[in-house]
Amino acid sequence: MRGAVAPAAVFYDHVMSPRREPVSRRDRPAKPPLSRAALVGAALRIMRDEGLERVTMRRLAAELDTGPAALYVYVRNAAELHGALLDALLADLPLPGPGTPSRWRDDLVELLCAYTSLLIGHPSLARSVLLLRPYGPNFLRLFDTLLGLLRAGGVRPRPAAWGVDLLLQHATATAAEQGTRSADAATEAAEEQALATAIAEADAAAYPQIAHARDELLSGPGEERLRWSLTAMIDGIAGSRA
Amino acid sequence: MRGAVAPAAVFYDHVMSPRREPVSRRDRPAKPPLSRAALVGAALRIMRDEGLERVTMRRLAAELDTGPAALYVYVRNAAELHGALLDALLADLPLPGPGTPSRWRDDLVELLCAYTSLLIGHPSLARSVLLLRPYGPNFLRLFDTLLGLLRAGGVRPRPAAWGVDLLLQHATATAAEQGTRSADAATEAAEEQALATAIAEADAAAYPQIAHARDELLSGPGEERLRWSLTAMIDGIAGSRA
DNA sequence: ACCTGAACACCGTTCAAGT
DNA sequence: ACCTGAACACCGTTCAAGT
Repeated sequence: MRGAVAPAAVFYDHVMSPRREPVSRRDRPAKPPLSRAALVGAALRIMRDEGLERVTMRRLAAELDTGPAALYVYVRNAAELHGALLDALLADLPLPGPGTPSRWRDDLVELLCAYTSLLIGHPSLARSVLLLRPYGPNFLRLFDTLLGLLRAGGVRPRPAAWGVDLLLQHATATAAEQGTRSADAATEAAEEQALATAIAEADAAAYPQIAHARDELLSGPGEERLRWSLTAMIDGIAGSRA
Repeated sequence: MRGAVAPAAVFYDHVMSPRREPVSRRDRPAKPPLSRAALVGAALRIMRDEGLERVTMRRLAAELDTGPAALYVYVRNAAELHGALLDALLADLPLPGPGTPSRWRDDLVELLCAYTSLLIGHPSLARSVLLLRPYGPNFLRLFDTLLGLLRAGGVRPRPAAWGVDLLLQHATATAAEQGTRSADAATEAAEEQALATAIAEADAAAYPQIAHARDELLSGPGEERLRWSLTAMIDGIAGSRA
């Protein structure tokens, strides 16, 4: 299953990359040649080590020993680079094998959970992806697989297409919420607390429903909540008369 | 119903505002005194005229005839200002009256559509709110109302609480997708096209499910799709055994 | 308690000029 | 065709010093 994805990634790389032979001049410290793959690779390293917020065009250029302007040969803008990072990450997402059709529901939840955990490791990327329309080959493969699972569940094309969008949006948003929103952990905690405090102290007369559900409102996300959300959505999608 | 919200907004303003009497010195051009309300008001004007991307701390300070540092007396940071802008906007959201309990489903969809249209007028704010945990009084009132509608539908506190989060998240994301992501309309169109092209040209052998559902994948969002999504989610939430 | 001036530490993107 | 140098046009936030 994994094997099928790699060639697509290679193809994708060629889409934007200008052809360039790796000239081997052995009398130089051999600054490696620029390429879309080299860009994405370096960006991936910086993201893993320091988070996406440090992956700026300037920083990336410095890492590759060139000027920021040179990067625009390989990516249209910073957002496109983020899309490429997502796709690189998705190469590691294990897709379900053929499987029995009756397991479509569980397969769907598992795959979406796996996608979410992958992104939870990079919350700032998830936040960026939330504002993007990814279209890389690995993303398309994920999309295709999700569509197939809904189809296996007897869902017609329209609700399946709209449903996959819905499910991926929620999975991405869940990852985006996790982890440090701000660079500063203290600021982060304060922001998280603001809502908690507002809920905890909400006047029962002014906000009766909040008062009634107070305990559940503060029950954190976690995997249980994600699974619940995905299941509820899948039920709604599968039951759709559209 | 509207009347109940205004006092809360006033209260909210006082939470962070230092007390300050409006000194009336008539021998000066009368630079109006700073206050949280003045900040939010000016930010609202800039947002309406030029979009949220122009509402920077520096620009806002210039508008108020002061330095950027002065703003930090009234807001913790730029994100908190965005939260305040959302809450100011939500003051105009018409909430449903008591109504008959049997209408809870339609009321829910209507209210969420109204919330979405409000935000569609300010897509960049929606994008910012997506990364926020709003907690202003008008947002809490909306949350409270949504909780009440689910409760009227017989949904227990836990799925209701989790469900409202889900519904609001999708409504916000829908608004965030609308309109210009980039300042430049041409860049925007190109980005939108990238996914469309990828789907339209996706190899049927590599992506069979995408090929099968191709027409539906490109069917734009629009209100029909939003209503479908909301309905599907509500069905799933209401049917939850959690 | 608040405001000012000024700095710190950065951004994405473009463009003429070179090779 | 690509890379370089340099600029354009900005950011959020902090902090010492004033009032």
